Amino acid sequence: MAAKTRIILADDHKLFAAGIENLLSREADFEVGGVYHNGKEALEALENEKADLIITDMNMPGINGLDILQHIKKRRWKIKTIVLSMYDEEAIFHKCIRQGVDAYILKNADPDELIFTIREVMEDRYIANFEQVLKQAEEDEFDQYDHFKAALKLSKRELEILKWIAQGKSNKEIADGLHLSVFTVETHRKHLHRKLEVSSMAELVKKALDMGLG
Amino acid sequence: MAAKTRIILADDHKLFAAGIENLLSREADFEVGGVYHNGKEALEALENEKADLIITDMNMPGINGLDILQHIKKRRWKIKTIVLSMYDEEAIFHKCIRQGVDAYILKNADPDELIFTIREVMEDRYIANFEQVLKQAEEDEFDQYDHFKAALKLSKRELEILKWIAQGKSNKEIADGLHLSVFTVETHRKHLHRKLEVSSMAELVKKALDMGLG
DNA sequence: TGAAACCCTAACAAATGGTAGCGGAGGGCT
DNA sequence: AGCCCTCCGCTACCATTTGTTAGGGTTTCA
Repeated sequence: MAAKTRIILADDHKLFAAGIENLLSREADFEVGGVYHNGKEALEALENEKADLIITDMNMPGINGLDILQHIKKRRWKIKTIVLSMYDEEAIFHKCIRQGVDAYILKNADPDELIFTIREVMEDRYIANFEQVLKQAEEDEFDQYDHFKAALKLSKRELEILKWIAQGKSNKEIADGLHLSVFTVETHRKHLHRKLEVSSMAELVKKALDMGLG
Repeated sequence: MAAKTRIILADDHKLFAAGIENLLSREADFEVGGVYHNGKEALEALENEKADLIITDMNMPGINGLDILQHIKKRRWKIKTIVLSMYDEEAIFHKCIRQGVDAYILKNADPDELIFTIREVMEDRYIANFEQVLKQAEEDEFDQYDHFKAALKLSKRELEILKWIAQGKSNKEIADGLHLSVFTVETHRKHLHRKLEVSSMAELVKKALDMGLG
């Protein structure tokens, strides 16, 4: 029987790291050699322990995933590398490719996909495929701004007034701040009431905060 | 033996979700009822399945964690809520508090902390980071979190009045609702202004929402 | 046509300054 | 124990000023 694949994990999100560790250690042919929560510790581990593969997060404080890739490339270590990233950005992906990453996986990938990819990488069969990643990204980013739907009904000026109201300003203060007449601010406020279906300042403030203003 | 805590997970990062699921299902008193990778599915699950707790990611495409909290609050469901967030930002934290979240945990928290918090929440012992934030506030010279301290300075009655104000009630409505004179409500409001160092209803409402009322 | 700015009024609500009685909690004195 | 005193929360009231709300308008510009 072949030796187990010895894996090092690096991710500053401890919960995430612990989760992945669990996931991997259920596989008979994998063995988690260590879990590290920052780039520095991970690099030290690479110096001292022997491992077949490092799975690293892209975004870590201090030394990040890209730094780790660079380090490994510079020393011509034979260790395989898989980068986990939250971001479906082509620029980041290409940077990793340039640093010789073996696979680039999004954090919203299927667990099975990670397991599968690890085995593929270990067998030298994996070619990082950006098109797949891109397609997934497009589907996911569809209409992310649900709570701005209400805001779309408001005009630019009304939105602006709403922001001031949410900051606790009076009509007079808003009028002075925006160089408007108090009457104008009153009118906008009236329209805000109508459009947002409220009838008091308190509700207006709550709506505004719900919409992410203030 | 007590029934298991039935937990629903919502996180678009499938890897992360699977990891947490693993983590939780190793605990004898937890039972993962479902794992969903977007807000829509999670909400559907909440409609159809009975669960004691939902652990949701803050950032999801479409319906996000905040939307889920809002939904639950609107329907007055008794289900407990824990938000997992990547961001250690006061604004996001407060938004969750306003929507009545039971706990707010960062993704780089220790796995043990999550487990511990779940049990605390289920026992009604956890108030979202309230004590931690308080402790921080004491250490903080600039009193960033003085609205939490402020709550402690308020009397029972004042807190009650503040809740009504945050719900958009007028002095008259509050007076009728609590069988008080309008004058009394005015006095309480006056004291609230003094204690919370504000001078308008809008600011009062914001403070109230920051404190988790409303 | 609709957004934006401006104007007006009447009614209402809130903000802010007072005053003041009642009752419970706590400290101190005899 | 008993009594006094004070503090404070809660209640209630009043007058004045300021702000908000909900109607009704007009003009300008794209």
